[in-house]
Amino acid sequence: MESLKKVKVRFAPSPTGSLHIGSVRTAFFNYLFAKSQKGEFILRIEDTDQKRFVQGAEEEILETLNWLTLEYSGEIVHQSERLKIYKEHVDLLIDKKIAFEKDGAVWVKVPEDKKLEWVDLVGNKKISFLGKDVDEFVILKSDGFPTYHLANVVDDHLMGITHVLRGEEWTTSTPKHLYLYECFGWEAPFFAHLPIILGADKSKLSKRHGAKSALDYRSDGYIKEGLLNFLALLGWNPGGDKEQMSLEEMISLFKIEDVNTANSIFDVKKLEWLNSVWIRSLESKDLENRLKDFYPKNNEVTKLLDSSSSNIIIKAAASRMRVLWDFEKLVDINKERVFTNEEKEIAKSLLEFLVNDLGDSDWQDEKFLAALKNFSKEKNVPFKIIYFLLSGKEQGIGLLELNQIYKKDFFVNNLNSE
RNA sequence: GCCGCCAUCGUCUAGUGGUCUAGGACGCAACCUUCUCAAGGUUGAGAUCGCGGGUCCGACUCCCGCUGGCGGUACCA
Repeated sequence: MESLKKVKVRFAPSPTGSLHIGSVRTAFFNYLFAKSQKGEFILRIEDTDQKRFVQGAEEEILETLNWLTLEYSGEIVHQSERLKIYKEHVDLLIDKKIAFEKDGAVWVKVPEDKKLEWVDLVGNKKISFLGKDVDEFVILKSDGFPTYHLANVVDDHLMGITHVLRGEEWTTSTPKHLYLYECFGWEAPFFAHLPIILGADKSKLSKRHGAKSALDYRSDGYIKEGLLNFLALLGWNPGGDKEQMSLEEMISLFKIEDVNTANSIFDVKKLEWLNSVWIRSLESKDLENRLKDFYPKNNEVTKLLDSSSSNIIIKAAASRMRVLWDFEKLVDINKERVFTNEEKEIAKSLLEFLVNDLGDSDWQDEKFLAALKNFSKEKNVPFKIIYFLLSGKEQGIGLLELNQIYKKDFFVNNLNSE
């Protein structure tokens, strides 16, 4: 890379809906690249399509970046406020006879024999197009707004963008952009076209085929570390066997030449796993705060988190969660189903056994466990059944934790219930 | 159709001519551990590196062709 210019990249979403996972990945790679190069990462809102404008979309974009802590620098640029600038540049091209008017719009046609090529940073390979294969395109729409092609080039140049990292769906537009740079007499930035993230059906992840927005993943109980880590691994690999990486580690390891060329499929299972790894990695106080943010007005959960037992619960739950929603299920003390007659019989004898063995006061962990083992052995009752009768659940956090949190009465109640 | 990109276990990938009878991770299976379930540990199944030609003493790695997949083909981005 010849230039010593400070790296400056941008994330340029259009406010046409919520940010889906593919866009977030693009934003993230731009961020990683900028940070790893000690460069700048800025945000530009490409609101040049009035028809597709969605109220609140920009707020959601900001909310997403904020959640994932992908901080941009400087002011947000809105293309809709720069119409005059685009118009001036369009006029420039008209004067040069490069652009022409037709049907109320301004168009550009790349000369048939014009060769447009660049070395793409992803895969470090040369990509070239011939003018004859580049469709005639609009740069200024009849409503006075520029198209992406024009606004994008003008802004990237004016804002001093050095590297354009964008999805591979843009590679067929790049010759158009290159041509515009040339016509304006500007030096083009470096281009890196990121491979596309595909859904399970192997087609591009998009809203219409049910792709969730990044914020949907937040409400599904994924934490930012898990999602970011997973996204990074889709299409990038630092080279070794390392999987779990913090944001700082990713920044220090990130190299654009390590980005893969092939598309990848979004595997929720691996996301879940990585999320669970991250949940387990959090300090329990940190996890507690995440849970409080996640369940802001859920009385049951909030009460538990504010209680003196919260630390016990969180430690017990941490290794059993894949997403934050799992916490609710784990600590839910409502019985899952009514006992069968046979189970009632066992429950009754278990209660007698325990009361006889442990007395009426609170049950001490050691003795409690010993008693359960004895009962299991003497009556030949599998521990699985004992766990179920005592906790009211097929599975969940340990009986000793339950004993610490809810005390004896909780078990007595369960064993007595109809 | 045309143009472009891509091609290693089901999935994410390591691999840059010999160390690969292809390594790791997710998922799956079994076992160990164990108060249930997780977590943790061990093991296993799973890829003749899409196919066919080259180049080379030697190809997963380089070249060509084919096939397949994906993307683009809007006064959307």
